[in-house]
Amino acid sequence: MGVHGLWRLLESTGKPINPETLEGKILAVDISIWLNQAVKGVRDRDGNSVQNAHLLTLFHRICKLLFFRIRPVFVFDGDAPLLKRQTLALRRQRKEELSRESNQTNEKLLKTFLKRQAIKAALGDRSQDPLPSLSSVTRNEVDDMYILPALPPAEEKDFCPTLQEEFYEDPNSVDINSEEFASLPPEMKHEILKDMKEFSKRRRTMYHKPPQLSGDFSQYQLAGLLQRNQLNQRLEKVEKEMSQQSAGSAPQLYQKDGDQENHSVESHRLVSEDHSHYILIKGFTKTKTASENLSAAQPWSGNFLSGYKRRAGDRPEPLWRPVCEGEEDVLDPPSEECKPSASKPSEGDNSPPSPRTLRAIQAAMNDSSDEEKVDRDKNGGRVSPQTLLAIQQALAEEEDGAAEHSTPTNSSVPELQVNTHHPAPQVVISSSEEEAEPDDAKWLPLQESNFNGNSTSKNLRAKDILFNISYEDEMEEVIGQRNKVSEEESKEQDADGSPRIAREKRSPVEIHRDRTQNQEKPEDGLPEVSAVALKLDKEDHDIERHGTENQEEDLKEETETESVSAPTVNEWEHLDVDELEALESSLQVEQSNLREQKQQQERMANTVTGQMYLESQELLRLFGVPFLVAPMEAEAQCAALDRADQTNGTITDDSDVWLFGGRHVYKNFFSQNKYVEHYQYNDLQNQLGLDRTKLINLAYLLGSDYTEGVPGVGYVTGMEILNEFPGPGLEPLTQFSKWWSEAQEKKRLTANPRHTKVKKKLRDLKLQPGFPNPAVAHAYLQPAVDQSDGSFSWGLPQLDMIKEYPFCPCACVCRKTEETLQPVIKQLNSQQTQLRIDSFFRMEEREKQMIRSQRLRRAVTCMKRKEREGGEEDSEEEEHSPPSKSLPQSVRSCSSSSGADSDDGGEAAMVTARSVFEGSRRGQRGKSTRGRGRGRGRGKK
DNA sequence: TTGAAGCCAAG
DNA sequence: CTTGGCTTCAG
Repeated sequence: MGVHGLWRLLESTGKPINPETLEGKILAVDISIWLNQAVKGVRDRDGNSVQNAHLLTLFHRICKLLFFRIRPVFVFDGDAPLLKRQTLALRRQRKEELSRESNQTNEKLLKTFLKRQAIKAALGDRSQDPLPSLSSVTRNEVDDMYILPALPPAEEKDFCPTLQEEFYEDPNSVDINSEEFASLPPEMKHEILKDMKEFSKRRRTMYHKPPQLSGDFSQYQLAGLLQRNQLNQRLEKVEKEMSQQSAGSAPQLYQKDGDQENHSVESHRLVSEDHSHYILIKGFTKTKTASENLSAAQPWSGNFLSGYKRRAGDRPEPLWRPVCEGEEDVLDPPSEECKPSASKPSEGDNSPPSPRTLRAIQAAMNDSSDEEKVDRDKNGGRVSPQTLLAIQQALAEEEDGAAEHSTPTNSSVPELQVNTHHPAPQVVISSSEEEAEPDDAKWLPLQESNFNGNSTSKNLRAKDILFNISYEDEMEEVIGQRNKVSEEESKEQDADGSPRIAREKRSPVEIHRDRTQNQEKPEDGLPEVSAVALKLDKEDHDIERHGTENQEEDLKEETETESVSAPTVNEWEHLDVDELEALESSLQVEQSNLREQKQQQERMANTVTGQMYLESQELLRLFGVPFLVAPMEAEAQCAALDRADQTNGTITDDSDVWLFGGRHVYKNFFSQNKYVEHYQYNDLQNQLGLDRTKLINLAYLLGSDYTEGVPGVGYVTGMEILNEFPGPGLEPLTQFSKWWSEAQEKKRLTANPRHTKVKKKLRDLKLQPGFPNPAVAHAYLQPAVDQSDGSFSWGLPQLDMIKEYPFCPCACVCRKTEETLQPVIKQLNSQQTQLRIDSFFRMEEREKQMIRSQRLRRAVTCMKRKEREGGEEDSEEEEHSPPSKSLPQSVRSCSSSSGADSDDGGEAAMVTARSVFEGSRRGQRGKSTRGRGRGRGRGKK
């Protein structure tokens, strides 16, 4: 989110650039923000969330970056700092409170509305005049509220069934199955149902508090979903009733059917909602890892796991296969739409359902929605029909999904044919890597991870992920070992003593970084390419691009990774013992690091975002794009990389990057309607007089992720405050706070000549008790970042793999993928170092506007002046001081200590105009008057 | 059908 | 100028 309104303050320093000028630049890209947003935000035409939105977004963005031949480094967020979590929680709380308030007024409106309905119903004119809809009432302002309750309450009660009362007590408590309800006129029923639906959607939290645990929360959501769908069905029914009534036929009752329909549709939705997450499961894993976890198996997972175990040692075989002949007798007859795909896991069958199904089942079983409870009671503790249907549906759905994913090119398969006989996705387990061709990697739909919070599902989930992890792990291990070797080598070879070895302690990140060495190394070992290396390359797409591996690495793989077989022994015979020992010890370190890493990833994989992270990282690997996981804030990491000259800047729209010390920032890179803008820290300093501490101080005033701002203070006032209270570090704010407290005491502005206009305004603000909380500044100044040194490397995209990457199960996207990819490839292949500079992309000669606000201009000028006079450290002094020295007194009087109120000192504006002008005009130094004249006239486009 | 960002109008 | 409400956009 960044500092509120900061970009507006900085906008005058940004220069629109042609993205082609970014060619060859190493730019950090903060990815974390998109991931969440992509999932929530990206919807197709009908409002359904797009399947792999995050991957799709990432894909396009990578392509854009690579097209411009940028060398991107993706930065993932780590944990959010405490401070951030606090502020965000606070903000959320406030929002909730606010909406609660508005809900209360809504409640009132609803009440009156219902009364009105009741009266109408009681008066008997049902079909004649149309009843106002609730929405019209809500929009109809307060009047209705006071006019309507005209009837005496007692009378009202007489013909107002208790239902209404109940309803506005708790809209969910109305029993729509009761006779009472059934006896109401259809219009009434309709309205009530509509309102209930509305409630269930928007205001459920008022009556049924969402649970704290995330696992329970998803169940809560599920319950809501069930409820809403039921309401939907009832609504339809009532609508039918209404239309029939108006058509003259007698009202018909189809309670029962309604319920049936309702649930089948429901379960369908239930499943489709969470099938947006996929995890790459590669077959290449050790049996051991899997069986280790068998012990934790719970009842539900038993089938699954034993199935797994049984086949573990064998050739790849389907891990599970859905049964088509389900125990139909147990189930209520399914509705038409789910029948063909109906299937159910049967005990004793050695084809257990997939973990996803199991979790769906479990979720359904544990579902504690009201309807469910009722049903369960009725059935004497048995599984309710809708639960069974949900299970059925889940299985069917899964098959659909399986078919879709295993045959991504075949788009023409009619939906209903897909299932029963189509092979399900296969998780291939093999103990030797010969079988682990890349093709064995299949995508298995994985249920949203916190769908169900109980231990059983957790175990299952952990297992799923383990497949993934152990694959990754192995891959990382191999890579890591190679790195190790190359590190050792480079340590020996170049004696520049660069601290490469020092940065062992970290995540996948490291591995990517370290690979530079591999890449840059001359390919000396190329005549004796070992079979092993080749084989490894096959399965580890990442490594392929690094060309040939050398023998030591092969050796390493031999000794440490059992999975690697078929060594070509002769090739590493000449290694001496010392080297081996060195390697051995470093490998030990490496291993413990990897273990740590693995644990971290496991933790990561337990969340939705975690899965997205892993998937995104996989895609990045395929593109050969380096990435790193920041310990905390990605922005902080980007800034650190920039400062350490490991990157040339950061692509971000988050102004926080400045407070973390960023220097070069490219804004709007991914938005297509806007120019890419280049911002530099130096310009902020020179043109706006903003250094890092000032920027941080602004965060205190304007608000950011770390602190609520001061209400009523925007960027202009903020700058004025900073101007009023000069000083280093946090001093301006402490001064301000102190002054403010004192000013609150003094009731009257008793002849205080030192009070400027500005201060008068400031006095009316409201500061929080502990106002400048030092923790905020600390968080910005000392963020947890990965300081390690090293360089990044970029590989060639694995095009074939990328094309297979399931952004979307339908084939049309594959073609689209190709289309998107093609120009990128072209760019990458073209050897020319320069793109057509003077191409169609004509950058509009839009000089950056000057500072528009007069108040702001004044504050900036004064602030800069004070700084110049106060401390000598300003490097830009030479350039700018001559005009400032000649300034008349009026301009000097910017400080609080002067009585003069030079609101718009002409000369002051002159200086500002000049400097701003100069900044955007590439150092062109005009006479100040000229600058001013121009600046004045120029508005923003 | 979410949320963030940009635009506009009122205090 | 600040704020809030409203529209737009996101792949």
